[in-house]
Amino acid sequence: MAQKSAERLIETYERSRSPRYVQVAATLRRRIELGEWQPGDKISTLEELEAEFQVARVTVRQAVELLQEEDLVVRRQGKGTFVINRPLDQRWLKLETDWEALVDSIRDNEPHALPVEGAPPRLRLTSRDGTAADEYAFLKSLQMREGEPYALAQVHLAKEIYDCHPKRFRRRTALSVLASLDNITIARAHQTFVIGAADIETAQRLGIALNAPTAEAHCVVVDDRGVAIYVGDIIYRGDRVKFDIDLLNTGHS
Amino acid sequence: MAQKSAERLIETYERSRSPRYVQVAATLRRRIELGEWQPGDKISTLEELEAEFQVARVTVRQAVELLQEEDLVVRRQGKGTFVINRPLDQRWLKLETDWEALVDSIRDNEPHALPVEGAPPRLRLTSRDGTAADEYAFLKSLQMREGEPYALAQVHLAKEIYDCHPKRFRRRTALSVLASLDNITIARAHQTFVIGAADIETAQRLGIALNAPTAEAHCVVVDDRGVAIYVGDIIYRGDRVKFDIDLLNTGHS
DNA sequence: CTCAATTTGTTCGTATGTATG
DNA sequence: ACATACATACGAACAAATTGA
Repeated sequence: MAQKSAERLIETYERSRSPRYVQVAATLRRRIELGEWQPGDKISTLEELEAEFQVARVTVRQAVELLQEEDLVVRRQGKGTFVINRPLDQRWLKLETDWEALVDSIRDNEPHALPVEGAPPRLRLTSRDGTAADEYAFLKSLQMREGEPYALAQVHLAKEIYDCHPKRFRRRTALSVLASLDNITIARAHQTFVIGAADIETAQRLGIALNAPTAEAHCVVVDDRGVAIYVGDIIYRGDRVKFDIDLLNTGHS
Repeated sequence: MAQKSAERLIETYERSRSPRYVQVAATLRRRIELGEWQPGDKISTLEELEAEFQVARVTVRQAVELLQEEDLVVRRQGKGTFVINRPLDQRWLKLETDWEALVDSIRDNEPHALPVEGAPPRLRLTSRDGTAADEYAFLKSLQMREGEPYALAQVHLAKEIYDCHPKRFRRRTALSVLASLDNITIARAHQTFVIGAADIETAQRLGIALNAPTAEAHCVVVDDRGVAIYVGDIIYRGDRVKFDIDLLNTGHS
């Protein structure tokens, strides 16, 4: 609890251009999320917060006000501020790290196809990813769950494959359709993830803030001829995803 | 290029509490990073940006000013604004998803041990993770690379193991020491990742903004008795990490 | 050379938000 | 609650540099 307060907090605030009270509020919110302060608990007094965060009293007050608007706390004059709710952990989306599990996890997804306006973005392929197909179909869709969009998918799919089953590819996730095709042999599949920031379209589609953190997946599937038959960019809401990785398991594999 | 501009951009701005010009600047910066605008290119005129982002002229100007301060662009009256530099991709830290590669990647790391002030945080263990050891040593360290801190590690290590080799555990990463011990059998290792936000200490230690995006790893190592001998929380700078996952590889390996 | 169009630079006024003491 | 200072955001008007007709 008594984390020794460091001296130059101001520098830390100024590395962000968000208002201070927003930064403070985010930190308090996290403490409630993590259960450091549980429902029913009294949080630190304004004076303690003032000292800890090295900001003026009014500024912490503004921060606490934000939490109150979110129904996370109630403030009682003369008594203190109390936690009433804990925001639920909404990291319900597990990102998979092997092919079987990945295909399995998206088998029943129903993507919401989006119209493609303008020219599709150019293909991002490195030399390691195999050779490009002659022509690609470009698909764009919104991935939904519990009525909420959680990812924006932009997929290049080898046109000859797409043209065999255009309807299936529009109705289901491209990867799961690919995996179900018998006449296709998948030799390699590779995926990279980075933490990114939502651009305008992503922010609007996913209903998050411009530049809010995202998990950006770049996935390439190569067939037995060495051709990249699938090149997908999938942008997930950063606050909805979770990786779960078995590094080692000698027991039951 | 001619992305159809949506109507209610204001809502998107207001989901974030960052100033608008900062949000716009971040978007422009990304375009340069991604190479949409290359060094030498002229970027959109203030008027175009004004229309695209639906903000006042002065506001886009402030955004462009930010980029100029970062030496990414030069502005020339009557001509336009030109890209002069492309920020280098600094995602040099690959996060591994299997035990061998993980241990290998941190073998030569030299963590910078930090003093532990106050009581260590309580252990986070789920039932799946095995049983807790009787007692743990708590270690805290800063992971460095190229003279820059990239992660803050907080590790609970079974005390009986720590006590056998306290010096080695202080000098090297705990995981790589663990992997090198012959009298220890590691039965399972499990890791979860979520995208988080830097708290005060993390922000200060890593030199990033308060609430800047991070990758939070939670790693549990269980020995052959089912005891969680290592429970580590490692918080990485979000802008320095990259996952690289082979989902499927029928070729070699 | 002049003129007009384009594009960034500058300034004003006003309103609201942020932060301090 | 108040007074003060500074930041953010808007719209509008005008100035200055560049370009090409």
